[in-house]
Amino acid sequence: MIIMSEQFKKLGYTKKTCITCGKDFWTAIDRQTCGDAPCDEYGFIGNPATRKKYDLHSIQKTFLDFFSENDHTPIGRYPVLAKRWRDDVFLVGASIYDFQPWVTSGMVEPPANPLVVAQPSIRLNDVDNVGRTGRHMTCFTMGGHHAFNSDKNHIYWEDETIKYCHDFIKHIGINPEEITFIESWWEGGGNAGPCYEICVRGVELATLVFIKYRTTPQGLKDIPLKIVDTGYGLERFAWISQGTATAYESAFGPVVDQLKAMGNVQVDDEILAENARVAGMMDIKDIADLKALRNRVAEKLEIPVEELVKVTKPVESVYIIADHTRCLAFMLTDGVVPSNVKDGYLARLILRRTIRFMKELQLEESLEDMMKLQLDYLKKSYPEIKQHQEHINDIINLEEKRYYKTVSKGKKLVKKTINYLKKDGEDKIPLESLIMLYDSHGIPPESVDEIAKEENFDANIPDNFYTLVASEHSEEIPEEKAAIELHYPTTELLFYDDPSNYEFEAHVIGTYNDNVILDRTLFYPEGGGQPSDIGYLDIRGEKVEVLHAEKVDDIVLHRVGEEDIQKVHPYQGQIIKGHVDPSHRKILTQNHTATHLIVAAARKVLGDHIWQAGAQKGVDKSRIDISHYKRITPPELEEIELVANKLVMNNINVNTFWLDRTMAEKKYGFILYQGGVVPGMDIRTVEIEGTDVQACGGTHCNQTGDIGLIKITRTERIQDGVERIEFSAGESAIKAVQNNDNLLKESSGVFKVDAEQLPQTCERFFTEWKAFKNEIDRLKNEIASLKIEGITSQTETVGELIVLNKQIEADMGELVKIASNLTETGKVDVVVIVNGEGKIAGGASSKALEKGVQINEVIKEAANIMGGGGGGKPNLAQGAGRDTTKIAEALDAVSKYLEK
RNA sequence: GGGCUGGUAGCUCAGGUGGUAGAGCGUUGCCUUCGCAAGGCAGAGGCCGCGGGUUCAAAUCCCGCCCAGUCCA
Repeated sequence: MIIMSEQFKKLGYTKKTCITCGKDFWTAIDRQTCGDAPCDEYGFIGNPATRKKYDLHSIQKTFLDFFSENDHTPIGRYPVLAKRWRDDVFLVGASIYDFQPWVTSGMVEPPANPLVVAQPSIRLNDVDNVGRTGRHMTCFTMGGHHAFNSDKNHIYWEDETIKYCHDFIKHIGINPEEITFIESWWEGGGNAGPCYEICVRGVELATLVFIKYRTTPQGLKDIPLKIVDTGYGLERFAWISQGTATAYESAFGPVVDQLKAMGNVQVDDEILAENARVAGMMDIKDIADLKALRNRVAEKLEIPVEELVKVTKPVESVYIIADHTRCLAFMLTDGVVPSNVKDGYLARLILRRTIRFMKELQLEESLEDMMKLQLDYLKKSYPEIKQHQEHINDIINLEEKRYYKTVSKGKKLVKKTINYLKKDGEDKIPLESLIMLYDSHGIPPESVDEIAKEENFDANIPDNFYTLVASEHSEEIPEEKAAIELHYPTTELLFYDDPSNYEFEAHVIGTYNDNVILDRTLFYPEGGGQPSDIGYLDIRGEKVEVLHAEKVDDIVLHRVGEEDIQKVHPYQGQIIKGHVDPSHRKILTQNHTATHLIVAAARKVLGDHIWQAGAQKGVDKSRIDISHYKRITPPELEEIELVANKLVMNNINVNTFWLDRTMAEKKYGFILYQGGVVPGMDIRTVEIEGTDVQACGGTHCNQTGDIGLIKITRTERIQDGVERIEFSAGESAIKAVQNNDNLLKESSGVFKVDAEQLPQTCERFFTEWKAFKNEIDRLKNEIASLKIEGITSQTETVGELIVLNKQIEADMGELVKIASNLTETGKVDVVVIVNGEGKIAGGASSKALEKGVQINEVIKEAANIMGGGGGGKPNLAQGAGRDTTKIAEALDAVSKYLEK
């Protein structure tokens, strides 16, 4: 399957088979093993493979310079937030992600060809291994030189790639005789192809992939664009050149040193080196593997595992903090907003892990202090990160506070839970509670265990806890949308040509259910958050209303009434007229352009992390969701509204034009994709001069002045990190203002005051109302005690108990107060009082209770007689019934009960 | 997008099964003291997040909304 390169022969390499793993590999010397761990042990720790020591910056520069000098065009790194240009992944995990799917599918030309890039990449699936294996990182720099080969344009393939790789490794000072090229096969992201893994002294430095197939359920299929996809782990190169105990020292340099000093961490390098060497031999997947790693290292060093853990734990925390802060620096700079969902959740996860390990080290410094070390180191190669320092600090300080709040709340909750359990005589926390604590409150079982120990309680955590949690979340079945297959030519869209045109002629070329299909249309089909146009078709003088238009593939369906579709059938192939409702279209157009202005205004007011997260335009109101890490304050909102309206008043030109995708990205950057990922080779670009540029397929005003008024009506927090702004534009904005005005008029009319005085009047009324309420309560008490005086003489004696069983005039509150007062003071033992409306209340003194009187039962029975119900506690109860004619009967029943 | 938890006095929170809304801290006044710290006594302070529903009766149960927290994709 792999066509072997001629290049190896030229370079003097021969093919061998590894005696340990059986893989084929190419080498320039006589050797038995393939050069990769575990067949070969790390051979560079304490014994660097190069004379020169490279750090993160110098290895990047060397890499980029080498390939630039060898005919590659260097391009800048892409944001780590991949959702900027694709909607299938959150984060960039390799340099090839930059070009997927548009370039790799052949739809769009690459920004350069061949090209070279040093791409910070984030992979979080091994996050537990970070800091512990000596080599795993959440964020690493993938150096990639890529060539995109088409039939028309062949750049280079296997021979050249191998030569470049060989020459680069030689260039940095590694003896080429140490290199092995292991033959392998690569699959991922729907593509596949042969590849070589490049190893030196037991460590894999790079992978050279030759993507030539697409993976399908039917097997591999050739693809038109053959891609050279290389990935050089630049941190690995730095490591092998420095020969440090772990990859972290070489990758994070001064950050690790400073953290060690801060945490007062001192470790014997030999232990770390041994740990890294053993880890290098293992494929570490989960916690169990990590435990195995520890055992093997301890065995080799001939020390107890406990002691090993004790000495390595602090330094592992140092590595984790160094790694995580770098990962965060990229995420936050590139616009990830920490949140409880999606990419924001990943950022929060990393951020909280960082704090947890800072606590482990007992550092007194803040997260901001940690971040400062990292930013100072990174700024040399990434000035944009340093520029965002203020923004980063703002976010992490906020997140740090949130975290501590959550932790302290969680702690209280765990203690409370344990108290309840102790009360119930339990001796361990049931799984159900553990899952509740984690799932609903984010308290990991490890923390529960810690707190439980303080409380002398057994946390009882099962080993497969997280699996059990996962099983609690029932699988959701994604709804398959029935695919509509239409065989018609692409509908020509006329609405882009002249936005002020509302009439057109077209051929009827078919129907589908209640939908008319035309060869061309002015009707804007629902899409990009803009609702469909409405209007009518004029079929030889007969009006057929168009209710809705939508796009299926590239065909526009015009939905008409069920009964109307019959009228269209006879006119297949004939020309008809179409009329788009002008006012409906106009208002949607105003709303759409206004949406762009609000995003632009929000960026100005809140900062450039603002990114559109969704939008829905409408007639009466529209809404726009933007990423922001805290609530928008009322003054900020006013400012956004003002800025947006100023942009309207400046009457800026709105230009729309089509641009080649790569050209557009080069010219404007990813900010183009504010409105979401846009498919296609050419991009319709909507530019509001000097203000905003977006890839957008919607209809827009020619000038911002055409929008008229923009009125923001409310904001809503739809998710942590996403704020929704609702607004109206044009005429509906006027209506919104008028509506507010009417509310004010109506409200102030109630109080008969001017609108200006409404706030203080409301305040006054509300305060007075509260005062009156208290006064009434006080008076009722007084009335109750007055009424008591009048009725204590009306008691009778039944057995040993003083009983009051009467109808009196008092409301429910008074009845209860009288009943409780009389029985609590012991003046009367049993009270049952009822008013003319059938409300009844009763009380029993402690003496009565001793005699077995349960007043709730008495009241219940009496209320039942009156056709109602009642109940309460044995000493105090209330009830009511609607049938007031039976009051006497009810009281009678009470007497009878008491006689017993 | 789906799930779960919570919203009660200025603050931190009780109020497991519907039945007169509570504690601690803070606050106000008085007592004790030359004064302060502290203590004692008394009091003020609640649309029990908002809107609907069930019920004789809802902080409590049901539905919708708002706000906050959290897990998963």
